[in-house]
Amino acid sequence: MGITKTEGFTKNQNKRALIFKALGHPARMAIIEMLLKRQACICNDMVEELPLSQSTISQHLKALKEVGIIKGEIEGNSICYCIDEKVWNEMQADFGKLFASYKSMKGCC
Amino acid sequence: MGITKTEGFTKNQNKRALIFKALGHPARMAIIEMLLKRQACICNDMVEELPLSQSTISQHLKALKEVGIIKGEIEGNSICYCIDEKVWNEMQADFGKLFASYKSMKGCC
DNA sequence: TTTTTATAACGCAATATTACGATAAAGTAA
DNA sequence: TTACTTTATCGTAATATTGCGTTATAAAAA
Repeated sequence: MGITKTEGFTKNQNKRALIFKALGHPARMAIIEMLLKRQACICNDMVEELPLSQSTISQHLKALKEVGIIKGEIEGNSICYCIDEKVWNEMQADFGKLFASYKSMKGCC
Repeated sequence: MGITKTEGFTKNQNKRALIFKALGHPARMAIIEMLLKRQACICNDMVEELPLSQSTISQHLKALKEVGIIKGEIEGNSICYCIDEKVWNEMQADFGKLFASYKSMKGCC
């Protein structure tokens, strides 16, 4: 099939999965890390730094935009991308909760 | 292609991407949440609770095992799965660092 | 022993993803 | 205006993923 079933899972499970999926590619992780590192937003710089073609990078940017993690703004000739603060903070809170909900279990596995 | 380029990215980027990818499916999120919720480990219960066939669930369990997030132990007839505490804690620390490295940027985007 | 139960593994069909070159669109510079 | 720069989109080829039925395997139960 190749198609992912979403029925039967909670909204939160589906949402989290979409976000994790968006982050689940080295190029997209690299983009995020670049945006985190540079205080200023970037754009074409990514094409020069990443080992991928311009069209491929554009695709990855689109994927990240679609789940809301990043946003872009036209700036003259080029486009300035950066992390969406609101979404980022929500992710941080949600994933923090997810990870923190683990309780150590001795005597099993 | 369909093949993911890993050269040119850091080891950490590739590792994080693999883990995020493993979490990037609603069924696998559901499995993780089940393991988090139940103090006890589970196994066949997943097949009964999830809207997927046994073989499909087995595949997802394998994917989670491969990145080390969960582990299984034979227990008589069935298999007991649970979260790998060490890996989970490492993930928590690493992702916590990642998210915390964001610095609010006013005046851009 | 035979049968049932619980899992994993195999193989397939359908769909998704990835990467790229080529092209389009839209601004900037000359 | 023309030429250049930057980005998005399209089309395509290769590969990956997903889901499932079917089949192995092994322990438990009958």
